[in-house]
Amino acid sequence: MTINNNTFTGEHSYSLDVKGRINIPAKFRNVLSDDNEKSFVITKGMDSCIWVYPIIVWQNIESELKKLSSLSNVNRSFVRNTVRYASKVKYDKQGRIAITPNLIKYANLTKETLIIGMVNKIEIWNPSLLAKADKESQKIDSSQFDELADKIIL
Amino acid sequence: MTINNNTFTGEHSYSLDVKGRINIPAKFRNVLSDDNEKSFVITKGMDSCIWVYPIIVWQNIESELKKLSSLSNVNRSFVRNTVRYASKVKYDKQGRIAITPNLIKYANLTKETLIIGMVNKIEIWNPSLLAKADKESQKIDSSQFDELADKIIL
DNA sequence: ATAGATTATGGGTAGTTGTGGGTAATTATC
DNA sequence: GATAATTACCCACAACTACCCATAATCTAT
Repeated sequence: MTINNNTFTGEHSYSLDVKGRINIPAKFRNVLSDDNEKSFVITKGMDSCIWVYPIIVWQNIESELKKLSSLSNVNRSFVRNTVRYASKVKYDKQGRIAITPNLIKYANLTKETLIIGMVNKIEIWNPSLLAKADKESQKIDSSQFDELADKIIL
Repeated sequence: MTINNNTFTGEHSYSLDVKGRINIPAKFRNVLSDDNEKSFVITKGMDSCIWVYPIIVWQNIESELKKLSSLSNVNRSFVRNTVRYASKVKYDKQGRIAITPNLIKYANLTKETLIIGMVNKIEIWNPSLLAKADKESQKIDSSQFDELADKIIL
């Protein structure tokens, strides 16, 4: 469709309604490639937020996970931690997805939310928690950023 | 609908009734391919939980096992602990399967249970035992997880 | 600037799902 | 072979979900 398929950028503020639904920004829906069939996978993020993956991206993860043998204790824990909170969601005619109650609780979502493009995935935040996480990141030793800057040409 | 055949994710809380029946989440039933004829194989998990495989997935496991030499110690114990307790179950009109008493006892199931998708199979847990297993997994040397994470880009 | 299209948000309704319980058929026990 | 115990199948209903429509706000193009 466009040059940057399944690539998300920018910050958008949206509201979670009483039924636990939230709008996926039109900008994001428009760059989602057709083979995703209007579907995402939502799961726990590493910070107190929700991660939203296009389904074809997630499928790659799943097929790799399928190769791990359950005879290994480490593998079992890894698979469990990774997929336990993941669920497939399809957006409705109005472009909204339903967030599961356990994820709403985990990310501490109330009505106001921030939706952020993170290149290959999307994050959904409680605005005040994001502000807090922002502050924390200021503390990160700038040398760690320098390390990344070596790998990625900005 | 057809995207993720026989692939299970997410955590769902369900109740085991007095007759020893438990509901298979609709999400899971809906992705189960037709050739399974609404049937699963339930057996002992390697942790204190019950493993639930789609029939056709289980058939692959069986045929793989046949190829394996019993000279291997790991193979023998896997066959002994896992295959030995396996039984085929079909879900009823309401989507429930009957859990055999020995498996209920093994997994320490009471009324409240957690059903979690493990990609190619399903696990049924006593919630408190799962919490315990969670804690244990925190102790796993994070470098072992890092190694896996290197192979699977999340 | 204005009209038309798109987008964000609220809410109603019909169908689905989870759970309990009943009854007939099957199996086990003496 | 009669009776008890277990299992398989059926119905009922409350809670939830998916789908639809409505409307207000925003954006786009002329």
